Amino acid sequence: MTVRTRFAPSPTGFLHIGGARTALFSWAYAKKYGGKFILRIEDTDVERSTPAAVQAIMDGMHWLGLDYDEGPFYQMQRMQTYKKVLHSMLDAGTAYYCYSSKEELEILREAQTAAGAKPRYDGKWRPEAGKILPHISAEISPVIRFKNPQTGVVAWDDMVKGRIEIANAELDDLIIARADGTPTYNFCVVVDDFEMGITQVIRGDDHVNNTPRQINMLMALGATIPQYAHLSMILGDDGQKLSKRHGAVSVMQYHEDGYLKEAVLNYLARLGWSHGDAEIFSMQQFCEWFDLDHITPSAAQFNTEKLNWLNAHYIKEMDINLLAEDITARLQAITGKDPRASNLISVLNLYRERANNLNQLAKDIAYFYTLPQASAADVEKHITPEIMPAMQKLHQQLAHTEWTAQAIHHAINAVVTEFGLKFPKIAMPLRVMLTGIAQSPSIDQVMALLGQSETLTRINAYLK
RNA sequence: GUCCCCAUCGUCUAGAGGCCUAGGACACCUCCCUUUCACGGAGGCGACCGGGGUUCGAAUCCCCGUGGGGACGCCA
Repeated sequence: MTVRTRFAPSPTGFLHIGGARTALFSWAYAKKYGGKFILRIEDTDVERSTPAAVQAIMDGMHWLGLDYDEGPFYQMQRMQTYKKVLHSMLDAGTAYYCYSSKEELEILREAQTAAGAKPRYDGKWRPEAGKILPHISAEISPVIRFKNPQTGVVAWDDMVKGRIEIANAELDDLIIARADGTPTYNFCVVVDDFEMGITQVIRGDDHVNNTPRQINMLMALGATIPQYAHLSMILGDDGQKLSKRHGAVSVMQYHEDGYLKEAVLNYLARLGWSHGDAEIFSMQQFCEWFDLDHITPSAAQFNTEKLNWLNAHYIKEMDINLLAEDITARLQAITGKDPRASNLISVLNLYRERANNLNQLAKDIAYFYTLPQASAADVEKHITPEIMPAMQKLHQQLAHTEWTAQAIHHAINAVVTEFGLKFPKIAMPLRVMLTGIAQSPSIDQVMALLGQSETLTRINAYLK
């Protein structure tokens, strides 16, 4: 049987890190087995679903390169299918109308909670052989409930968590269609997973509790039960649960924040999944290695430091032209200038080794394209009166120096020797004058790339 | 409250009864490299939640406890 997996977000917000990982695992599983990856938009909550959220989710997937083979399917466009199945279940007696009002149910729930019991439907309208149902009140439009088995257990071998068993006695008859006739989540999922031929349901473990109900419905429909893999959730950097209020950001935010998609992908893949000691791997390798075993059943805490480390790795590895393209945009945002025609590639080759973030990298090299402003503290600390004579001399020498890093190095060395100084005594003030800060790569290389006239100009600005 | 799930270094994890005086990675510390800061290299610190069992032998299996999380919607 060909593998068919799906990602089924509800469009009520952006694609966050947890959703992205779920999508990634589903996608990788399909890729690994040459199957199909399906995108299904679960938009039956009309109140909260928005087209903007659909777009945001697809943008996130697109950025990460999680391409789907089928879809997007929208549940709101599949109402006819759901209604058809609903009626067949009504006919088959696996579903029934329930006329209990919301208020009635609310009272029931409160009483049960107060008694310390699990709140659940009392089966008032559940048809049973020999049972006389209450009189139907014309006022109430009924909901449809699934007639869940009352005895026995539902069990499945979860690909992540192992065998899970739940007694049917724990389950009540859930509502599968609202009073207005629209089907509810658990029912739509069942119908869709069935009709779309999903073979592996890979989703967040907040759905573990829905699974037994879904299996029961699937069985009532005569469907084969897919395999389930419930992924544990991702916690924030501080170990707290991610929520809109707390740390849950769009994956696109990582792009804005200076992360390469390769780093995010690699990081996410490794979060909750492992392949021996492998830490750094391409998506191609991931798809080859990935399987539903070796997924951790426990929750994982997000760690930005490790993401940074991976980001640094991929910045070093990245094709230099692609890197230049990315940095150009970020640089423009900082300097307002277009550095394209300049020596950007050379500058990046000098700086990429030390960067772990694209925004930081752009910021670090901005001085090549816009005049830096050194801090008073740095100026005071490094550009001291006693080095000025040497600096004066160097400035003169530099005007006649061949503009290569090597020649510049010699020129500095000559002055340093002449004035009986140590190399850093001159290199540090040069850094401050030229780059605006006291940390930079080899100063002669910086100067070579900055250019002779710009270098002389910047030094001159400090000579009295 | 009821049901379900989870539990190895600070963090991500390896580990499927002896290969474990528990391995790797991030972070941290030290040293080396060095023209500052990084990068890189070499070391170091650092964990099996507790208690019972099973076994010749348990991080690994079982039970209990503790802690954390999730679910109990005419939300998804």
